[in-house]
Amino acid sequence: MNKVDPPKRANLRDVARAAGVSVATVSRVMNTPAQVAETTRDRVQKVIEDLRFRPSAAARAINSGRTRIVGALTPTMDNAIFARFLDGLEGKLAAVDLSLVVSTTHDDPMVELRKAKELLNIGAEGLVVSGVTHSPEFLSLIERERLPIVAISYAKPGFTFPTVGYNNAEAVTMALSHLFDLGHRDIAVIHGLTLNNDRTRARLKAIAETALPVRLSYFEEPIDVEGGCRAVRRVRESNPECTGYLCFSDVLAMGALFEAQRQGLRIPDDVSIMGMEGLPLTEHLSPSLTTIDLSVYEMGVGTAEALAQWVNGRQRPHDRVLPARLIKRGSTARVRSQI
Amino acid sequence: MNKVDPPKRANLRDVARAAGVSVATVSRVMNTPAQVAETTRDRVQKVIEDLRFRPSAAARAINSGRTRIVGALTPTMDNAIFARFLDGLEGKLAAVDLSLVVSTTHDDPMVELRKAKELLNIGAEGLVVSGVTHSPEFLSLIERERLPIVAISYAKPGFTFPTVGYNNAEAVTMALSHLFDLGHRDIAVIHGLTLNNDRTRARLKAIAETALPVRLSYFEEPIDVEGGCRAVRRVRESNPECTGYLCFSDVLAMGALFEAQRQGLRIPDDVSIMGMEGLPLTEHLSPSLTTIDLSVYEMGVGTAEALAQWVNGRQRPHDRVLPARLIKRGSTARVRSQI
DNA sequence: TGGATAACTGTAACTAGTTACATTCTATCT
DNA sequence: AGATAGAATGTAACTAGTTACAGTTATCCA
Repeated sequence: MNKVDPPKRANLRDVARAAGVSVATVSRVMNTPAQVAETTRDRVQKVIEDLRFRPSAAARAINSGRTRIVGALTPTMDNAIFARFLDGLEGKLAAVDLSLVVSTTHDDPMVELRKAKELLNIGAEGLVVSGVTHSPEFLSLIERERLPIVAISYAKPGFTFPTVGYNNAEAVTMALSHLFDLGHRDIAVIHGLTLNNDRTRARLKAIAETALPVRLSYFEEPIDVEGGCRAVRRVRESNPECTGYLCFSDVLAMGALFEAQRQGLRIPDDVSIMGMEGLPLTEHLSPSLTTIDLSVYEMGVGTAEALAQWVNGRQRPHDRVLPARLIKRGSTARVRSQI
Repeated sequence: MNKVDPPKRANLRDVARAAGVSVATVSRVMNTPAQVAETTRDRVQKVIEDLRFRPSAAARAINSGRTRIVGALTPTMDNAIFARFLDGLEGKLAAVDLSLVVSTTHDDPMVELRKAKELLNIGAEGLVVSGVTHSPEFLSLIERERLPIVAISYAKPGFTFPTVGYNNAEAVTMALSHLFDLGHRDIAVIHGLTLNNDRTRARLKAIAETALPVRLSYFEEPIDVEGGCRAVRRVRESNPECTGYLCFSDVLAMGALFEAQRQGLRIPDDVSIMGMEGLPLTEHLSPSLTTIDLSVYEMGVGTAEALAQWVNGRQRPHDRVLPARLIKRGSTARVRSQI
């Protein structure tokens, strides 16, 4: 009785046996075909096809020491900004033959640590992380593994690991100045959660340290459209005289815009609203949204280049500071009635 | 002269030698610690820490035959719908100890084929793909590798591989009926590119086969806000009497809404606009967007469950049909002046 | 035709783990 | 005390590739 053998994948030895050659020859056919005589090569090739031979990724990795996998740890993917970043990252990584494993942390350092370990366990050769603040265990893990790693969204030349990002302080200062120049003196700052988010904290610090004579109030909300809506309701309640809404994210700004309009406010006649990030979408809102373009897609591409240089080229990349550009559009205007 | 040796990672043999035990014992300390005497275990554990030993993912994979990696081939990531899907997918996969490699195809079957091969080369144990239409080479690749694979966004029970998705025909029919019930008889269908996109084609087919007495016109645009804007301009030019705008995507609908408002149209008084997908964002627009909820996040979770069952449990999952639900909101209303 | 060289192919030792089986050691029971 | 069971550990053979080195042919030139 011949039992139905479980269809086992052919390996190098199987191919070698079937083709009547040694394993070395089969290996050469796959990697350096020029070194094999044409007749032999054809014969082996045929067996490879007949047996549906596909070399084991693991066995290759064990020899080369390379998996060609890198991991990205982001707070979430369900957010236009990270989605766009990851799109740029993946596109460029694929071009240099690296695969991208994504892993979300929800801004929890312990989750970040756990998921980083898992990425190492599957053989990630490099990592991308958000920001420069991480748990001590995470930092020591990276250090003792000497793992190529790039931090994003936070320009900090000279930091423990290379950074690819924008100057958060400069970006918000640019935004604040814009509103100030338009005559706004009472500004609501609408920002995401500060817990475990050093980008937001860096921005808040820069705002707090401004020398401009403005009255500032702060509203913290989760970064989603609903958060922006809620923030506006809170502003209207606590400080109705406020004329400028400075949002640290385009998503928050969209919510703010919608809610403000629902409340009967005319934008930009009654209040000015600013976003940050420069999502393509913001251009099409009515009114179009004034924002600070942080070239997020380019950050993805730049991060891929930097990481690839380190992982593929064994050479630690330099920091990259991305420009922050003010895009003046319809949602901001000069204050009408300056009392 | 002792040269500065390149810091080489410690392996099992190194640990065994340093701890004065055999490799088997070290292996046991890592995998079945209960089988090792406490004193030995502690000693080995200490050496493991001292030498910063971390087992090689590749070597483990070669033995277990498992990489715990699965791949997702999506057209893009820079799109709210796929971002949301991937977020759900990653979250659930992580919970069952699978890592997610993302790879974008830009709706090109040849890119899909190439990237699928690369995913197999890095050892992916399963795949997620969009839709049920793929190149013959892709299909034969999947078949001969007997690769666990789940197709999304397209419910098709009994298809070559399991599907996790919604009934596209039902979804658009639901949308069309809603507009019809409100009295709309001249409807513009605004949809994404049909090239290599069977979801869109399936929806168009269902629309074309409707028995409802309505006048339909079609406008194809890339799925982004700008596309929605452009579509509305085209509709206004070619068919200004049109009262209902049926968009196959919330993103297109958003563009349509913004552009229509810019053109001075009152929504829903002058025209009704419908989206599809049910992005959270659509609730906050002014007016809020009537849409067909396709539970995209749930599709991500469901896909993860199905794929995990196949990859981890060696058991082909059943098809899952996700509900399509009409969410009536402010952007659709009864036709005012029915001539 | 002999010798040098080049082209091709094979053997076996690597890569870094897991694990079946054998062996050693210890504890309990008669 | 001797038998026996059970725990702890070791040996060596696996997993599936790559590659250094050796060996075998074939070609070319004198």
